[in-house]
Amino acid sequence: MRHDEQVSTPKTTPRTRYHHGDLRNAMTDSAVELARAGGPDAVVLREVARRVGVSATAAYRHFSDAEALLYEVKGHALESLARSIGAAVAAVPADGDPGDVAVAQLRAAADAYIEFAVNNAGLFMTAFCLTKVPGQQFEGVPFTEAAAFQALGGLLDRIVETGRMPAERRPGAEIAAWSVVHGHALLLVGGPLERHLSEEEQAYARERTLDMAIRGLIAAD
Amino acid sequence: MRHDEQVSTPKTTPRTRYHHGDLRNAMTDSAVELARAGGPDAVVLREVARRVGVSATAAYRHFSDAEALLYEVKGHALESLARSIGAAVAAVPADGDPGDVAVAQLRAAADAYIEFAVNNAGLFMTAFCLTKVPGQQFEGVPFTEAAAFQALGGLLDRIVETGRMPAERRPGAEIAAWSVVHGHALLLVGGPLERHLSEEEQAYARERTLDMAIRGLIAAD
DNA sequence: GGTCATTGTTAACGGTGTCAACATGAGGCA
DNA sequence: TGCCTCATGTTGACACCGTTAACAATGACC
Repeated sequence: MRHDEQVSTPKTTPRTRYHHGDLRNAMTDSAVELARAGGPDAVVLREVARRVGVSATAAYRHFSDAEALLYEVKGHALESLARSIGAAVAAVPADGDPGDVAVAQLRAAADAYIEFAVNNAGLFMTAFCLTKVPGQQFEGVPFTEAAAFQALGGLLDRIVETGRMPAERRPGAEIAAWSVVHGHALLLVGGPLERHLSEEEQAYARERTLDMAIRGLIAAD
Repeated sequence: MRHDEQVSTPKTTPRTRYHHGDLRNAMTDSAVELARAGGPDAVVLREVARRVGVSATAAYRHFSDAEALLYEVKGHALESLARSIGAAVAAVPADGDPGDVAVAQLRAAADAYIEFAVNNAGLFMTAFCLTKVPGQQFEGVPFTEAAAFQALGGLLDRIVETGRMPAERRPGAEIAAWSVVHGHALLLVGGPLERHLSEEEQAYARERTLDMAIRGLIAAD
């Protein structure tokens, strides 16, 4: 995601040299911080330039658009989410019945998804805000080919392999599983349930929701 | 939602009288149209004023804020969604096994939710965009007390009453069910799946997702 | 018929994204 | 070494946005 790592410059101190040396990365980093704190609407080009200590129009040497900058941030946010989920899955003990392990991994992934959204609301909302891709007309790579989506598919495959889920139920299961966690996350953060549930209610609701989802995937008809 | 219905004025023709006579409703209507076509970001105060044929600052006689106008539109969008769902539920034939009817009604509601989102993307996104409530600090009425949410609860209650769902599974079921449809809708409209699924794929994914949800609610463990 | 609150208006401010024109300086080539 | 060039910054300007303050028209009520 970063462009070229070799050159590095202190990010905060007002620079002395005319050329920044690493402006693109500096702006991206600063924009990510803004997004983390305030969501997609908070990443405003002029503010980013101000923070990096550069004129607003300098951004146009590195980003075609203000939206291109936001798109970059979006990528970072999605990466960050994927890392959190990956770590959670990896932390599941792999001993015991393979079916149990596979199901536990799926549940850990789902839990991590929602946890990330709650703990990093700004980044999460940025990860899923609408953005036109700079070059292309819409999303360049179909999202169904993204790494995170493929990983989810892998988890579901293992559940089928271990006999916990009928194979004929497999197609479309990624989207079904993703729908639940995505919807639950968005109800809690930036949605109608925001600030309406106590800590306990929130934990309870999440558990109930994931129970339903897992049961829906693996239970007999 | 409308303020007072008695006075009515042609909405599009450039008015002749100094006072509009029904400006608040006219602006709301115009804003709804903008939201329908372009989502929440498309409802911009100056454009609304322009369309109604009035100066931008006239809006401040009727709305405290640009956000207050958007909030009004949000209300309309939520009402519209609720009406669509209500109609779909009412259209389910009520004869046959009560359990079957109750489950069919829930499924119809879920389907209508997603259908509304797909067919009215702009309105749907506006219905769930973040807005500060004009007067209060955050959402005034807890959303869990909104009519639509209560109606969903009623559907789930009937499923329990007819013995299709264990009573101990009832608490939290609204949020679980809502999470699925909300997430699925948002993946399809304004989300990562937008424009990546064909008509058939979309219908298939929706069916699979709702299968999972219903099974998760009513299947035996 | 005069008074006055209501509901419009214009002018202006600060903020935003963006473009055009100009300035700087780092790197390659003589 | 010195120059040229081009990538990378800068300033200035424009249009658009939300919002406020000050002013004007209207219509309702005594």
